[in-house]
Amino acid sequence: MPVSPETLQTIEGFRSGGRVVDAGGTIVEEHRKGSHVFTIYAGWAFRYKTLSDGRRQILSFLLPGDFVGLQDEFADGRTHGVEAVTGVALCAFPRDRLWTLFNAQPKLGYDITWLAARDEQRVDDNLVTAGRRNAQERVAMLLMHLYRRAERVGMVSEGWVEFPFTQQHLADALGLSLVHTNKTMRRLQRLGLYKLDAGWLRILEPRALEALGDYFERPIQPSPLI
Amino acid sequence: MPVSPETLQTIEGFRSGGRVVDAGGTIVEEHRKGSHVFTIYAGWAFRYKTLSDGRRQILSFLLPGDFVGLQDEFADGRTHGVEAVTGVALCAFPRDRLWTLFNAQPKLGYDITWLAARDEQRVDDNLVTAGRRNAQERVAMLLMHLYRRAERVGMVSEGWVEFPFTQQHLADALGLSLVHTNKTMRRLQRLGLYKLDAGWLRILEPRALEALGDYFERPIQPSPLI
DNA sequence: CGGAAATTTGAGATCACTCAATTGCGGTGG
DNA sequence: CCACCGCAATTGAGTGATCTCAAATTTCCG
Repeated sequence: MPVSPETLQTIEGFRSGGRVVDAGGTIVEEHRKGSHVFTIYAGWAFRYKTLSDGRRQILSFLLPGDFVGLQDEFADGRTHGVEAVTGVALCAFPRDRLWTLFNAQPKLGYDITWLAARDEQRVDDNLVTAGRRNAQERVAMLLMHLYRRAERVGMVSEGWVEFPFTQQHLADALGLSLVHTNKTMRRLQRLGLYKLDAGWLRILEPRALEALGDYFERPIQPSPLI
Repeated sequence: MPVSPETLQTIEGFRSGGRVVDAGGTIVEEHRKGSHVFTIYAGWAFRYKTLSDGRRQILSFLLPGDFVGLQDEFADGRTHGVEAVTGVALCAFPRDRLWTLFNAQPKLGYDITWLAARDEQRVDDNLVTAGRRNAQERVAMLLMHLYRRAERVGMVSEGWVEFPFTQQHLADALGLSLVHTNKTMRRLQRLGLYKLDAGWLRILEPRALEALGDYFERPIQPSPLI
């Protein structure tokens, strides 16, 4: 979305610096309220929580343009963690200036809220998945979801997307065991619904996968950028 | 939290009127983007989504002080529904004045964002539950969660809370079948962890339930009120 | 006192899980 | 160039948790 020079300047002033995190690295440590909020510039990351015995649940995936950290704004302890899947470039904002920003530039506050609401919608969808879909439906839904999101930020070329996820990532996102995730993925692959080759994904039957997962992406919305 | 008279006036001006919904009634219809956002004044409600074949997942429960509808702000179609469990009194705000409010009263915008972030945290927790906890843990966690929340808004007296939920509600929230929810609840009851009588709940062993569910509520935070 | 809705219980079927082993692949050192 | 290592992916087998179906039983309301 178009942005005025003045707004841009405010954003610039708010920003406290970029950061790069290696693949597999920690962006925000779990259970510790970070001092910053972030915007993702490049790469894949995810938010997650773990139970005390180590079971992990991925809450949502993050792509360029996504905003992280607002969820914790008033949480003390028991916050989520954020981890990089690929190398990730991000931009950090000091959390304690968030209110200042809302005050000085209501439009930006509104935009941030917008971005936060979008993430919540994704979590809502993921909750439906974990609570009510069976394994096949879960995998179908997640593949389409990730593909469409990558598509929107221009990461698809000739129908192929880079797909840097481990099956463990997918299992943790779906609420399934690693083994069962694998078996389910193989079945869908053998049915010719998608192809996965050397870390690149191609959806062969988008309609079938969407129908299987009962999951249809909404039309693209212009989204603000912070 | 304390509020200035001026702020109060702005809120009053924003408000477009109260509404009362009967137990079981629809507050927001699913798949239709509502024209209003709401604050709950009294009663229990819940947000939910359903798959096309009718499977339903409850996303979060709502109590007095909770704010609903922001999630849909920019969604078109495929939005959540909101339904009343008990009779519910609420206050409606026209959605299209939301931006005006952010602009005129950044503090209120900030507060709204705060409330939305709190709901997202709850959804995050519920996703962990649906994805990674077994039936016992889920029930234990949900009972404690609902009890604590009721406690915070002063709905507990002498250790008893009114508990208006049907086992179907709980099952839909937990991602379990009705039958299995029932069997699990009976087991925890027989273990003497809680008591349920004529629609009133009493937690007998809070520590045990918290430990079982690996779920410990955060200390109370002062929260804004819209 | 009905009648409908909610709860409870039993039984058998399934889906997903755990355990265990094998295969495939990319990188590393010889 | 090849043997070897470690991690991810794959597969098989058996178990177990949860589901579905079906039938009481109880509670709630009018």
